[in-house]
Amino acid sequence: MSSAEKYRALKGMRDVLPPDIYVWQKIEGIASGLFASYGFSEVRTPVAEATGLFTRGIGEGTDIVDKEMYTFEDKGGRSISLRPEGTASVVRSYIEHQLHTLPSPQKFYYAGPMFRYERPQSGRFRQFYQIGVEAFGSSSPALDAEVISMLRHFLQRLGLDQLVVQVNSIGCAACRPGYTGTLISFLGERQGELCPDCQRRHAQNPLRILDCKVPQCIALRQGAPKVMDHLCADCRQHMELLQHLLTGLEIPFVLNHEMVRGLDYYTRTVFEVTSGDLGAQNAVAAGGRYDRLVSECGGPDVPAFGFAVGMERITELVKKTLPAVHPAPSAFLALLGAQALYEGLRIADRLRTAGIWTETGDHTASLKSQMRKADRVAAAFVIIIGDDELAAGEFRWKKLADGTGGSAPFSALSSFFCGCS
RNA sequence: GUGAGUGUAGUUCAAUGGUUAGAGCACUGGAUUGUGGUUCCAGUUGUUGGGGGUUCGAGUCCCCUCACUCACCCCA
Repeated sequence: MSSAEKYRALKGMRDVLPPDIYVWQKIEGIASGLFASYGFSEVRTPVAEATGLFTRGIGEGTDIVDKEMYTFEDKGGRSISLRPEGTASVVRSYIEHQLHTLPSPQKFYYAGPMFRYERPQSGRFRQFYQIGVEAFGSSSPALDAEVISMLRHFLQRLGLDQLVVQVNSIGCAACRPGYTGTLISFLGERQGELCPDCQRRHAQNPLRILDCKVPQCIALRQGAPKVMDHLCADCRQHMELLQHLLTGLEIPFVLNHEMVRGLDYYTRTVFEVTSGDLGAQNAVAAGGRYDRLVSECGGPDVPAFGFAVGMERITELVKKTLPAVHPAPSAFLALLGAQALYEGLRIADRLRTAGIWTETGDHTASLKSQMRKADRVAAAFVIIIGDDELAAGEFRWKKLADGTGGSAPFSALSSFFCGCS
């Protein structure tokens, strides 16, 4: 707590240690297994990219690129940024490696740290982890439905099956301008009464007015036209079929006409999964369709769909539902004396080779303190090795859970642990 | 960037402005020879986040600063 000399993790960045790390590993294991069954392959992209990739992809005028990026100049004078999200990097990679020449759709997932310079709070960090998926090359709502279904199964496997998906469509290049026009004319003269942020949005990105939480803005948009009612025929069809498919897949969802998402690249489908058990930062997973991002980043005209889940937020929820795991050694070798140390290390070596988690005690310490240590690390069995045992060719053992014990020849040690580990 | 709350031992917390800042847990050792947990005994750790001020006297009151937490904002 004291001295300013001590190093600590940077603000908003933290260590993931046991026992939490076991929760992380479990989540990642479930993700990779499940995603594989949907045909998604892992990709690993660099954590840093040219700044322009993010400003162009995510969009200037968004908070993320305007004030939250870790941007610096490298020694060659290039502007570099730590990725604030994963999609732009995967899109860059897709274009750079001409993956559109492979059969569509191409489906990828990634897991890793993202960086945003924000004020930390519950569920929000400057370095945070996302597991994300991106699928390229299909504009069919079937893709939207399958990917959302995959997310749903992922959450279910983690015991988070009561979470509801919120869905909306924000239209496309053909119909969105028309809608924002009617939204603006609906507000009309009263736009001056909007909050300062919305005054700015009014000009830059009128859609964002829809999810402003300032009371006067909520009041002003009462009865405002809904995006969903102003979609072009294609977008409307897309949305209708998506809802039909989601229903068929038995995915509980609600339409949220005011959800628009904070990134510029979305088209048509946007969705979000939130939790009531988290605090203010309650979005657990979110994503949508981005049919123009690939071409806007210099690639071919390829539609895509994706989402990201926030690891820190997921782990918080998972920790509430699943019991904590405390991995413990199967064998603890209590060693008494120098000869026991010599033989004990050879024995530990054999057990470990057989895949049995084995710990060894301090051969100079008393048996009592070694027993105590074995208990503290919750070892299943203590194997006692001292001069007596070596002379007799038999080890003594004790099962800590019930205090039972006995002895057995050293030659039977490995088989002793079969089925116990 | 804005606002609020909190900073005392490794940790959780005590200490009407008044001696040398305490306790539980944890940790280490021991309780007649080589058997854990329960119990008993002993031991270790603090510039009370840092700096300044008020006062005869500050962990306690005031100011500044730093850190953490939560919220706004934004988002996963």
